[in-house]
Formats: sequence, C-alpha cells, structure tokens
Amino acid sequence: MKTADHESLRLWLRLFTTTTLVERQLDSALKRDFNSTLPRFDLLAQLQRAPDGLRMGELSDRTLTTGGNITWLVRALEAEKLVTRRVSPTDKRAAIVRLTAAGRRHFAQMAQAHERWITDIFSALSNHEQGELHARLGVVKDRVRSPGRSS
Amino acid sequence: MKTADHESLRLWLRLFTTTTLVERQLDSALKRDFNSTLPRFDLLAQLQRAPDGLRMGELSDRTLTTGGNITWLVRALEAEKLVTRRVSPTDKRAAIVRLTAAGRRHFAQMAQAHERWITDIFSALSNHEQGELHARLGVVKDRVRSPGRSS
DNA sequence: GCCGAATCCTTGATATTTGAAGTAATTGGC
DNA sequence: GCCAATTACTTCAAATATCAAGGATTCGGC
Repeated sequence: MKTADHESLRLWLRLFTTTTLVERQLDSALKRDFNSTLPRFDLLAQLQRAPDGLRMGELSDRTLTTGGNITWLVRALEAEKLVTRRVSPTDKRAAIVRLTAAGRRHFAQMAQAHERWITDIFSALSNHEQGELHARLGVVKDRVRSPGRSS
Repeated sequence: MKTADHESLRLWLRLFTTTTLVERQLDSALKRDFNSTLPRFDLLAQLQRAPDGLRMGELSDRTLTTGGNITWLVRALEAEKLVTRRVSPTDKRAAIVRLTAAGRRHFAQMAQAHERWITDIFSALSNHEQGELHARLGVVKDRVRSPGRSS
C-alpha cells in the first residue's frame, strides 16, 4: 500500500516517456525522409486498411483525434492529391475519404520505412517479451476505456 | 521473421493508443477537478522534486518539451503565483524556477488525486506485472535514446 | 584580460490540436 | 408526411507546441 502506489506512478511516467520518445523519433524520421508527419501517416494507414474508404467520424475514432483536426488533415492531404473526398450516396451528411493511387504509392513507401524503424526499435525485446507487453498494455487499455472501480 | 515484424507494429500501435487514452483521461480529470492540464501538472511535479528549483533548460529536458513552450508555460504559472522565476546568481543567462508556497499546496492536492487515478488504472495489473512492464519499457526507451543498430 | 564559440533563454512566426458553436441532413415517433 | 432530437461534419477562436533567429552572457584558449 505504499510502494505499490509509487510503483504505478513510475510506471506511468515511463510509459509516457517511452511513447513520447518513440513518437518523436518516428515523426522526425518521417519529416526527414518523406516530408510528412506521424498524424498524416496514421491517417493514411487507416485508409489503406479500408479499401472502401472511411467516413470522417470513423477516421476521428481510429486515429484518436478530434473531428476538427481530421477536417484539417484531410483537407491538406486532399490538396496533395493523396486522398479524395466524396459525399456518401446513402447519407449526404457524411463524407467518404479514400486513398488515391498516388496516395497508395506514397503510403507504401513510407510504410516500408516505418516498419523498419519500428522493428528496429522493438528488436530490443524478444518476441515473447513483445507479446507479453502487448497483452499487458491491452489490460490497461481496457481498464481505461471502462469507468472502472478499484480492485 | 515475418510475424515478428507485424508483431512490432501491433505493439507500437497499442503502446501509442494506451498511452494516449491514459493521457487524455488524466488531462480531462485535471481540467474537471482542478482547472489545470497535464503539461502544467508535469511541470509542477518536476519542480516539486527539486526543492532548489530548476532552470528553464532543465525543465525543458525533463518534461520533454521545447524551450519556447517552457517559457510560455512558466509565464502562465507565474501569473497565477504558483511559481517564481529568478535570475541565477551564478549565471545571469539562466533563470531559476521554484514553486511558491501556494504552488506547493496546489500541487499537493492535484498530486493526491492524480495518484489515485493512476493507481486505479494500473491496478488492473499485479505488482509483479507492473514491475516487468516497467523494466521492458525501460529497454525500449534506452534503445530509442541511442542511435542503435539492428540485433 | 580579450575574442570567438558555445550556452541559456526569449521572441515571433507558424503549425497543430482542441472545444464549442453552427449548419445540414437523417431518424423516429406520431 | 412532419417535427424534435440526433448525427455528421465544418468552422472559428483559443490553447499549445514547434522551430528558427536573436540578445545576453559565459567559457576557453591565448
């Protein structure tokens, strides 16, 4: 009841620091090699997994960013011809965003480098350790999603 | 050598998502209960651990944020009388930032709530699991810090 | 002691993100 | 079919963050 608490704080601090450092490294590498950013990459990644495109709201959910920001990002990517935006035929309120062919090509290049960087970073852990880490973060994630009571 | 790669990507995605979710929860709880934010809390926390105060550059390093931003944050906290800023007696270029008594009180309240939230979230893991998580994140963190080669 | 290089911080322009308010379209109950 | 409530998105202002440039000061050799 005393070390445990402190333990959690230290863990959170480390979680935060580690994530921030990785994030920064990826972001600056994307800037350096592709003149892009992590949020842009993230958005394109979501689109690539969805051949039929995604609506703005879905992009917002999946990238953990607010709607206003998605509007802004999509507009920029659209100006660069990497994505297109169309009004949904079934719901005129909704816009459906898709990758263009150029967007797919561009993303494929970035994805390859991105995967190299990631695997390099996490190669510091064994496969087994990575799996365990993944599982345990999952537990924490689920807990945050739900209101959650003590113990 | 093929699933392993994908494994790393999934791990990174989960790391990022989990951290972002926790971060948001803390930030919004700080807003709700204390009309503050996580960056402000983080800065105050660093100061509290340093009874003799910290220089702007040290704050910048420890909070993983840029110098310009520290200037901005400190100015705001100073306006609220939570911190003071003094020119260092030994180096006139440097400014030393300290908590005021009010700042210490304010932080103590937030810290207590903050610790409750954190321990609640991470109580989803056993003590042992938390320790392991901490250690493994440490390995990743160290790897990111150094240029690092493969394997 | 003196000068050029490095350090500490601030500034100002810019970029990004959020949050709240507004607009348009759809839905569900009557 | 009609209207209130809801949903999808956009917009705008404010908060926050970055980056590059600049001013002041200190340091390190000479």
